[in-house]
Amino acid sequence: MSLIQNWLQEFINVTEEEIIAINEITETTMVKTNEVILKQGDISDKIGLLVKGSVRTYFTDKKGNEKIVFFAFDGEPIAAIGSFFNQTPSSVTTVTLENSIIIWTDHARYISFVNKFPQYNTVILTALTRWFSEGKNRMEYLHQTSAKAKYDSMCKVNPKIIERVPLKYIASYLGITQETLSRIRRKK
Amino acid sequence: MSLIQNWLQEFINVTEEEIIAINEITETTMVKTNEVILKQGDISDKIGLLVKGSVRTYFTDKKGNEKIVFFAFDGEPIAAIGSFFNQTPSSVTTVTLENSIIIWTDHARYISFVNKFPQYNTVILTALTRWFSEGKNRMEYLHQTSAKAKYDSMCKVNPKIIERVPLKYIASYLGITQETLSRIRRKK
DNA sequence: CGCAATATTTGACTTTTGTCAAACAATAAT
DNA sequence: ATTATTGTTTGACAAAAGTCAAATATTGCG
Repeated sequence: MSLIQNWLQEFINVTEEEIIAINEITETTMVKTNEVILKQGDISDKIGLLVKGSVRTYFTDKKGNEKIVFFAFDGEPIAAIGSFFNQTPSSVTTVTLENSIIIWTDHARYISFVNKFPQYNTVILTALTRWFSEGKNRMEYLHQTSAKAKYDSMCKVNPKIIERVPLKYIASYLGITQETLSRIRRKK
Repeated sequence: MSLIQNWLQEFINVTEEEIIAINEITETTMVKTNEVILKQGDISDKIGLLVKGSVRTYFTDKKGNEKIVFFAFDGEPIAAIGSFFNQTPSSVTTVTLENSIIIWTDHARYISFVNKFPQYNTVILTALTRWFSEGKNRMEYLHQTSAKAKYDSMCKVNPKIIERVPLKYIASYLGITQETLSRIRRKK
């Protein structure tokens, strides 16, 4: 079973005809570490499934600092959702953290696919709402008052992050300084 | 033009037939201040449009503290999205902050409506992705390191909040203590 | 209106976190 | 392998924010 089929299977029973159509509208690419795959300010025309690897998504504030919004790992969707579905400029940039494999499609092909298979509207809606709801977990980290509590909460809810993401990005993600995070780690 | 039609009109040209169908699947209710409209743990069967008023949405952590996730005001959608679209228990509670008017529908009627008018799948998707993207602005508040910077950022991006939300909820929303927020305000 | 409940402010004090500068470690490039 | 670059740790210190307790305001209700 293809990776994308496997991913979709959780939401819908994918037919042979649909698989063929999906293969026609997607391509798989290998992306090296530190490559920009979606860019702040651009209208994001792509939506993808991160088969293997990891990415960080951030926005750049007025002072030019990267503020990490989230990470994504194997099996998670990759998209500047607001930008893709509204065809408006993206407010975030996504960059690979590791060498990654991504299955892509673009807006025009996505639209033609859901026109042909309208039941996939519901699949996308369900997948996105689930993904967003999980993003709410992030709130839990940030609602903790102390930096240590934020870090502990993150480790518990999303342990993948500490295994695969450099410290400085985690600090940005949690809204604390690298030095503070480094000191928290020392005390373990 | 009805309020819901007006809201939808931004995304799609609403026909007379659709308006009639929408009126059939929705009802308008008045809700008093401090009433729970969606509850953490329940499978949320309702989705609504807040015509007038305001609400706060929060989750309760292990210590029993309310952690505010967001506020909504006149014209904004009301839903525990993950819960409604996945029919899973909600992770958040929503309570009115003021006397409010809300137009509701439920999951069964929503499904039958989009089955009859499938073009509304796209409307919902677009509306939700836009709403979520705006929620990302929240990230900007929380990524500021100092409490003052968080408050200033919030005032700039969403000034409605300071006009209509009690201090203690704003403090929770920003992840700081009431006392700190009170002191920040004094210095203005 | 007046009381009770709720919300906000203030003060004194402690702890946490940020800042800046520098050392050290790890990684990638030539 | 050596160097350059990038990432992490450490220290000293200042600034910011939390905590606890109590005093005021404000709001809502009978």
